[in-house]
Amino acid sequence: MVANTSETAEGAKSPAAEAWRMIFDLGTVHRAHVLAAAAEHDLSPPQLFLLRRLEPGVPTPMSELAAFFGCDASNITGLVDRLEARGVLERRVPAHDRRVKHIVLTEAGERLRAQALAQLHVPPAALTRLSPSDQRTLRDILRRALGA
Amino acid sequence: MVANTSETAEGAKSPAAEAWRMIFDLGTVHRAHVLAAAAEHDLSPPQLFLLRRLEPGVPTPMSELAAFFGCDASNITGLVDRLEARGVLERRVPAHDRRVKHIVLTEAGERLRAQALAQLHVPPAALTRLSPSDQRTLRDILRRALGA
DNA sequence: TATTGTTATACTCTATAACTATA
DNA sequence: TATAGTTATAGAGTATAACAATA
Repeated sequence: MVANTSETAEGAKSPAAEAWRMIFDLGTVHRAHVLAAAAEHDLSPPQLFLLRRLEPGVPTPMSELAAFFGCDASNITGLVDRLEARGVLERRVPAHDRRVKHIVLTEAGERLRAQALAQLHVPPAALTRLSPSDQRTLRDILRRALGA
Repeated sequence: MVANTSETAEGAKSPAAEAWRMIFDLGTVHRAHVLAAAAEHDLSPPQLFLLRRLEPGVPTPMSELAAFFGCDASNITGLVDRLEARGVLERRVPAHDRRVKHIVLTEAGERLRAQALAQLHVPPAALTRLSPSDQRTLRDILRRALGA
């Protein structure tokens, strides 16, 4: 054993931990990919992720968005402000509780979302160069991981 | 075929594209995990990622960091300023080209990095609840994907 | 001239705290 | 009283453009 720090000591780690670290690597290596997908549609990364979270036709309370992203509610207010000013989404007040605001995509928002996600979800070369068999196995294991 | 947008049309996608989308889901679902690992060490997420990129004992030009993260060089200046003020890293000017600045972790920086990464790299339940066989297969496929 | 990094500027993101409206 | 969301504020992240030092 050389002077490895704990996070680089390959031998001592569980397969799940190694896999997780490599998933991190995949994410950081392709950060530029995400930035490009956002910039090409004049979105910041947080705005793109918010759009990704908003399913077409599913009004979503702002509190649910804050919980999903693990951020403060005031942060969602700012993101929604800017996207609403752009006509991508709108606030709606449900009749049963007028404190709540539901966020819904506009038609323009649905189109923007579809275009941005189509680009965002293009898989990186690291995955497409895997054998078809590996690709299917990877997909199947991830489905089990996410409980789909 | 219902009114699915392209990114939700399950049947038409390659296994690699589906896998990539699920890797994205893993990342966003565990965003809170990353935020906690950063906050617990008084780091912002970008600072944590920069620390993660800086291997102990490997002086790294700032331009290389900017290229790695796909961001502007001025952004690295700010990140390095704050981490240097905190004593986590330092700038060094190599003799062969005095325009360049090499970033190196201090001893305190190496300790901070090891602790933060140990927490960051703890795998989420989605992965640890996979069978040992699935975990190993996932690890092996990702190794092939990253060319390790 | 070209390259590396910094500075000035402007805007976005983010959390905290205090606030309003509603329940 | 408690909850959902907003506003005010401050600090950090980010890109662009202009700049200084060096090659």
